Amino acid sequence: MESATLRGKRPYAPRLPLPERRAQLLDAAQALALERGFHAVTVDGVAKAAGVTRPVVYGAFADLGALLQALADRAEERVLAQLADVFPQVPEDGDRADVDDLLVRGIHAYLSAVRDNPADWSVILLPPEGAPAEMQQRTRAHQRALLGQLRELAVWGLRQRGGPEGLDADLFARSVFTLAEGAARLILVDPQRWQVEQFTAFTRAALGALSR
Amino acid sequence: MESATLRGKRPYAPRLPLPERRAQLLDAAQALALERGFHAVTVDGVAKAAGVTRPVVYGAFADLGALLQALADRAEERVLAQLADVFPQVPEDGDRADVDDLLVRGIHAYLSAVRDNPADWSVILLPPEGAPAEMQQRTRAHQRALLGQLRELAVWGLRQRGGPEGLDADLFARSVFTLAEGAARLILVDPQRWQVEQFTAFTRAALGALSR
DNA sequence: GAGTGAAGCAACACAGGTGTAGCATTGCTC
DNA sequence: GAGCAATGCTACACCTGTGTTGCTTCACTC
Repeated sequence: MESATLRGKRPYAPRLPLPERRAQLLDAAQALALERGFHAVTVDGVAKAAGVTRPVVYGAFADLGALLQALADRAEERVLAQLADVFPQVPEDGDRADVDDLLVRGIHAYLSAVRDNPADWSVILLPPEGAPAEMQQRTRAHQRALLGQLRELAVWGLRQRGGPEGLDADLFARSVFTLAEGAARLILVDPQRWQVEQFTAFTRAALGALSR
Repeated sequence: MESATLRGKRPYAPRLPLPERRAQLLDAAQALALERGFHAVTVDGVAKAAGVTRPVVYGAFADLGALLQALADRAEERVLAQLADVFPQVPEDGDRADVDDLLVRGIHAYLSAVRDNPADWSVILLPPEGAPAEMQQRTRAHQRALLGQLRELAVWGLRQRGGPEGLDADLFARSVFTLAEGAARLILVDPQRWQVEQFTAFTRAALGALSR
C-alpha cells in the first residue's frame, strides 16, 4: 500500500535475530540508565531509544523486570570477565608476598577496570533505588560475598603484617570496601579530575604510615 | 444529611490549622519514605497515610516537589539543631587540642546524632534517586560545603600532628567523610548490630596506628 | 516471483498518578 | 442557634506507563 508510506507512518525497523535484538535493547536501556538514572528506564523509553515499538521489547524480554535483570546480568558478566584478566592472585597460604603491595595492586586493578569500562560499572555501582527489589537484593548478596573475602584477607594481612593492635579486621575490611567503592564512584562521575594513580598513591601512603 | 453518613462515605477528617496540617503530612510522607523508599512518596499515598484526601495535600503544599522539599528542609533543620548541641568546638588557631581526639569526638557526636534520630537522618543520608533533581543538587551542595570544612581541618590536623608524609589532605578528608557516612548508613540499616562505640574505637585505633 | 511465517506496527484496555472544580460539612461568630 | 467562611470531600480530565491483540509488511523459500 503506497498510502501507508505516504501517511506519516513509522517505517519498519530492520528485523533482527533475537540475540542481536536483545543486545540492542540492552544497549539502549543502559544508555538511558546512565543519562537519566535507573528509574528512567521504561519499556516505552527503551523502545523509542532503539527505534522500535513496545511489542518488540516484549518480544525480547518478558517484562521490564526481566529487561533490567538482563541488563544487570550482562554488566556483571562483563565486569567479572574484565577483573579476571587483571586481578592479582590471592596469596597461597604461607606466601611471603608483601601484604601492602597486594592491596595496592588490587585497588589499582579495580579502579583501572572501572575507568576502562565506566558504562558497565555504572550499572553495578550507581545507587539502585527505583530498580526492582530483586536486583537490589542480588547486588547486596554480591557485596556480602566480596566483603567476606576481603575480611578473610584483612585477618590474614593484619596478622601477617603484625599490624596495629586493636584494629578490628571486620571494620578494616569494610573500610577498604567502602573507600574503594567511593573512589570508583568519583572516577565514574568525574574521570577528568580523578586518576587511578591518585588513589593508589594515597593507599600506599596510608598503608606505609600504619605502624607495624 | 443522614444519607451521607449512612452511605459508605468517608467521614470528615478533623480540621487543622495549616502549620499542623503541614506537620502531619510531612510525618506521613517521612514514614512512607522510610518504609518504602523515596520514590514511593506520592501525593495520593501521603494523603491516604494521613487519613485525608488529595486536595487537602494540595492545600498545604503547591505540589509533590514542594512537599519533598519541605520534608528535606525540616529534616535538615532538625538535624543541624541536633548537631549544634553536641558537636565539639572547632579548635582556635594555635590551640593545642589533641587532633586525634578532636576527630574521634566529632565522629562520636555525628554517629550518636544519627543513632538518636534515625528518621531525620535517613531523609538526609538515604540515596535520593527518584527524588526531584532540586533536592539532589541541594544535598550535593551541602556535601561539598561539609567536605570543604573537613578538608581545612585535615590540612590543619596533618600539619599540626606532623602526620605521615605524602598523605594527600584532600583525599584524607574525603576518606573520613566517606567512612563516616558509611558508618552512619550501617547504624541506620541495622542499629542492633552496629554500635557507635565500635566505630569510635576503630577510629581511635586507626589514628593511633598512624605514625607521627 | 508467489507464498508464508516471522517480525514489526498501530491501537486498545487498564492502572496509578497528577492537579482542579465544585459541592458538602463543619465549627466559629454573633 | 443561625449564618457563613474555611476546610474537607467527591468527581473529573488528563498524563504516562504497562502489557496485549490483531493487522501489516518484510524477506526467505521453493
